[in-house]
Amino acid sequence: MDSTYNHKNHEANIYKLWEESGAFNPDTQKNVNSSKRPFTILLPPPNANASLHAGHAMFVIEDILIRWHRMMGDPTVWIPGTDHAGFETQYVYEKHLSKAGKSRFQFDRQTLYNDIYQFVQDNSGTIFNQLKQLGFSCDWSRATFMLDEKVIKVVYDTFQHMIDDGLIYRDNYIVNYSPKNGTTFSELEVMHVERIDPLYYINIADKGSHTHDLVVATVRPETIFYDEAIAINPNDGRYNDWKDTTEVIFNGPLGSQQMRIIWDDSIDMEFGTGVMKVTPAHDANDFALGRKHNLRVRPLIDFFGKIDLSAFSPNSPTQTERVQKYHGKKVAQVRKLVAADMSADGTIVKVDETYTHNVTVDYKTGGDIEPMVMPNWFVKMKPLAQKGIAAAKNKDVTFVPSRFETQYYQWLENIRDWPISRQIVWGIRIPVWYSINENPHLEVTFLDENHERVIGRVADLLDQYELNTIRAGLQTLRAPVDAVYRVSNECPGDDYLPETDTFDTWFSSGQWPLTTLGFPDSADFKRFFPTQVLDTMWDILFFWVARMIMLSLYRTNTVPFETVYLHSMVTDEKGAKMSKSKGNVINPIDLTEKYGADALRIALIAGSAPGNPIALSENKVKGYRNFANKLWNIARFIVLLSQNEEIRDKSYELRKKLKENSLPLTSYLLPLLPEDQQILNELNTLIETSTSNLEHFRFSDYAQNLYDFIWNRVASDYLESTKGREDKEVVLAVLIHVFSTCLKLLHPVMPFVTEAIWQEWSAAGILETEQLLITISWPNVKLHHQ
RNA sequence: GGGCGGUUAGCUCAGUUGGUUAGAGCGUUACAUUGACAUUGUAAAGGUCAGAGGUUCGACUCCUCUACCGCCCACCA
Repeated sequence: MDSTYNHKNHEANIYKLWEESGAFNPDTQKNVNSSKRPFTILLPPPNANASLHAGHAMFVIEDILIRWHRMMGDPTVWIPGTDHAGFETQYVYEKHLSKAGKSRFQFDRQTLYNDIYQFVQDNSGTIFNQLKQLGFSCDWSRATFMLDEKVIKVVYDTFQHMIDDGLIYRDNYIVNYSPKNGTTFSELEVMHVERIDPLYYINIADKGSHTHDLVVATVRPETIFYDEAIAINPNDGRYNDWKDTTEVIFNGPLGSQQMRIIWDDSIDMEFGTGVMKVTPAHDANDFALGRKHNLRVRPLIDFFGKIDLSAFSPNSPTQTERVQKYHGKKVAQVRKLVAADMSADGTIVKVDETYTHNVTVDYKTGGDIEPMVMPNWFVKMKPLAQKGIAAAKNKDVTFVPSRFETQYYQWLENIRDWPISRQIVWGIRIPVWYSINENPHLEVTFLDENHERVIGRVADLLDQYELNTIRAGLQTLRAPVDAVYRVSNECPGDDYLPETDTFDTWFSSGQWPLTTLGFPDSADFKRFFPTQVLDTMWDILFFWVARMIMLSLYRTNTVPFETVYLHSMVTDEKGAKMSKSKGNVINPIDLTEKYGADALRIALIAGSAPGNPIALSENKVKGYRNFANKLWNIARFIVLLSQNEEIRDKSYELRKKLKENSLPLTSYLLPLLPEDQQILNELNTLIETSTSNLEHFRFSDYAQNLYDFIWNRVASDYLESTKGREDKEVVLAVLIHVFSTCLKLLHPVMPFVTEAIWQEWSAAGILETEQLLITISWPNVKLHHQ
């Protein structure tokens, strides 16, 4: 045995030994007690083409639980998988495309999908190898990919059930649309950022005989073309004398336009002048106001973020000129043009250049969100949320730490319907088809035989193109909200075109427990569902955890897991969030290679509380590398002691008694000194506290107690105290008993070094078992009970 | 605007239902050490547990308020 533990000489070999022993699979797990209830965890699937970051390393929590339960003889399985990560992956791929000077618009839907599939294939595999480097004992034979057949089958089946139950609907509803990325986002996927923009005061109507002009304050003068109304709070005394007027004629940039006056007490009297312009097609509040007051919804901005005035019919040459000036230009540009024009003719009476407000951007690229009214697929969430709330109130599912339960309720109680359609290719296509004969208003974008993009109504295009050409080159299809559709996995007939939207990635990952385990009738599903623990970071509590709970309840009436453990966010040593731009990203694989996986694992656990950040520093990992070496040397000391055959043989009998008998041992069984008796008693306490800490998800205490006991009590105190003793066989017996128990208790968090020592001991003839430590029985407390 | 956390040693943080002298790692200082380990050992310094008030025999722990930091949700035409 070398005097220093070098993880590089052991980790890869040991991982191989574990895999070959069948320990990771409950069907081949050596110590399994089939009569016990299985213990199951599903690994939150990383993106298939991702590589490991510090957050993934926190899944060590799961490995600790898995290894502990496996040692207890439970049929134990930790099922890994990877996510297709819809938009995120497509975004990465598009960046890749644009580096090559290409764009997604040059490809038909199927080709683009195939290319991304290949891209993901080429870049996947890394993450699993990295998880193995950390020692994660997943059952790789059960790995699932989010686009596997079995996943799609379940997702389609759920969709069909939801249709049958009336939970799915299509609506022309205002959604968060990103012109930059060409897709819709749910409310969880957008953020609000503060920005300074000019606030324009536009005089809509002179006061005439009234007390006040009607002046609106807005940051969006460009939508004025299709503004339908101006709104005033009925309690606003300043405008009482306007109450008899139902509409005004505004002399706008495109000439005179009619605007209704509506009265609504949602209007903030404090803001601006208390008069607001209403744009039902491009603002969520205005849309709601419009529905309430029956206003027209006239879209003004197209899918590319450009002003679209093609529906406007000019009635004079001046107007035509004006329309041409604005039409087809980007929103930001038109805003400046309109503002300049209205300032020039005095319509804009004031500009506040320092107005600070929040604008909506998408979470990934920070691009502006344009609220748009477009047909989308929605899921009615109220009924699902009610089940989710009831399950938590009933403690069918509990949260660690419990404060997240409050957040969970808050979100579910205020839940909104879920727009599940995304206008991207990379994902599971919504299994819907439209007949071109039944739906004359279908619009398509496709590539013709010459790879030219064609946009238009199918009905009009059929004179010029074969339907097959359209189908083959199809990029996107837009069906009116009232289109007749058929739900089917396969194309239902010759005159059908497919829906081109895909499901929100969370719609499929929200069914992860069902899809991985093979709902509804596979053996694994019957055996392992519901699972026991779901461990993830708190940032996807709503995105993922809550939805898994709701969707599992919907399909099975059972929660998918009993405990939700929300682990720490890993930060840098100063407690700052890691980010590429700050340059403070710590790569867990680097640390693993330098100091060993065990050191990293325990560094992530010790001193962390669930839901709170954990600061990771190289020094901390280094400190625990020293601990691994300490373990190694305690083991080495014992090996050296046992090399005296006489001592070893004598100690053998004593050890048997130690193992077989309860404490306190009487002296006729074993001639123990008080310090022997004491360390043995303390060991029993340690077994109890370690087990209890794991039962209560107190991982930090679990790790630190062991660290403290082994380093201070075993090494510094007990071991030092024995150095002058003559009765070496007793010392050896006690040391082997105590330290081997410590190795078992420590194995879940530091699996490699403990297993490496186990092997060394086996070679040195100290152990009577051939069994690997990974499937050794978890220690029990043996005490005389008074 | 609504909600949730945090504030404990120089730094990063634990502290399970209120119970003797408040803990760890790193850092600092001094000393020691050629036989398990320098990836070591021994010892020391260092805290009015953010502030104020309250409940209690007893409060880092429970309650109220204040200050600062952070997060989540909603959202400002």
